[in-house]
Amino acid sequence: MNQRRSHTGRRRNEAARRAILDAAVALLGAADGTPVTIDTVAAAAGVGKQTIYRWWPSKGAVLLDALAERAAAEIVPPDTGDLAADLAAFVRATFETARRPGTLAALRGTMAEALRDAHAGELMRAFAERRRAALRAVLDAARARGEIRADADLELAADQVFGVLWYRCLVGHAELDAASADRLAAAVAAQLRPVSAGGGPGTGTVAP
Amino acid sequence: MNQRRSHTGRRRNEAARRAILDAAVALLGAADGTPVTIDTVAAAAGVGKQTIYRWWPSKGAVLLDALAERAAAEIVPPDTGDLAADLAAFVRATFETARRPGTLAALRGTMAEALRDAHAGELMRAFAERRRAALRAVLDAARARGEIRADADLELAADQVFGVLWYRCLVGHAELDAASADRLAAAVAAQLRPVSAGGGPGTGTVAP
DNA sequence: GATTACCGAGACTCCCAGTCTCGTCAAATG
DNA sequence: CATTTGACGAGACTGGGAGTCTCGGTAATC
Repeated sequence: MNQRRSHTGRRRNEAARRAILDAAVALLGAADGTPVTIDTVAAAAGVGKQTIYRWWPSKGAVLLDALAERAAAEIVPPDTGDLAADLAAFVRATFETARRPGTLAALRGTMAEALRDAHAGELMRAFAERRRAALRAVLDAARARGEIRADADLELAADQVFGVLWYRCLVGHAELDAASADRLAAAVAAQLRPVSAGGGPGTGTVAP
Repeated sequence: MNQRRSHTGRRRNEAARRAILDAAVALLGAADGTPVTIDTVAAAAGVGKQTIYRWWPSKGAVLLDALAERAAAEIVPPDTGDLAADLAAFVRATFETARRPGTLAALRGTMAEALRDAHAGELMRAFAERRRAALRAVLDAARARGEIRADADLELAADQVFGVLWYRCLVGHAELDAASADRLAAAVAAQLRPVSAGGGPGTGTVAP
């Protein structure tokens, strides 16, 4: 509450913060089966364990922090003025980022931690919400241009995109390739378009 | 390899097998935060730990076994002769089953184990494949009836359905309600329909 | 009755998240 | 420059859980 002295003593070591986040990402994405434990992260960062726990409440918090930093920096929301193009660009960029070496393993490891620890789960929820908000910005811009039908469920559309991403990432049965991204984006764009605008899969006369 | 005596000695206790699987599901779905460990499962089943490890190679194998048994029994693939109706029925049934008390927690716990243990991950991949096969059966039947466009990506369609399911289950930001199931089924059905059949969101004249 | 294999119980090892303590080092105060 | 404050690296320590091992007991086969 009262702070007679603003902030005496040694300051936080920014280099250590960076080293910890970088080491966490590096270990998560390591091809060999190096376990991602607090000890290995601390050792890889050249840092004491307590330095990690001084600034993050749990291992999951570190991973989520590292992950969020990456995702926000990698994917810049496009705005070409066309729903189909914007959506395709967003989904392609998202899949492409996830496909980068080590990223899938990092996503898996972070989700594992989010499922194990309730606090990390909360952070994962917040992270996912931020990612959906980025996609929603694209959709909202399209809606403002009248490219989206009135009764469209934008939340469901966003969940379809990130659902496919996470499902394939976690189960590992299929690739997150560019072709899938394009098809997925096209399908979602078609389902959001106004009924009178046409152009998607359902184009043509009404069923008999 | 050679088996001079067919099978001497005491036989496997079927009651114990059932008790173990039931206890695993019960603990996974328990509302209180009871940890799902091998010890708690063994205790709840009234069984020694070794009896579990004698028949299953890991904790994850038990959970996957219990989960697969449930899912296969709960969801019977519909066949009304109409893609939209069948798909809606399948997705509704799937969401409904997942929404039953404790099931979401069970799915989360099992996925957590699948991410932690490579062997459990393999079993999860097989489980997911079986679930997609059930959905694919519905889609293949529709394709045989000519209700599906030639260039449709059935794998992607299936991943959209199960992607939304798992994404909402694991992140926990939205409900798996019947309305979402219907909208999702309708969207996927529309994206699979032949271009000349119409009836979906894209109905109407071609864009100017 | 001897052999074989499953059973419940529980001690044990190994690994890892998170805590605690130590001696040290840097920033602010006076 | 001396003192105070707090971050730092290192590492011992606790607690819990996965998986192994052993034991005495019990059911099925020979």
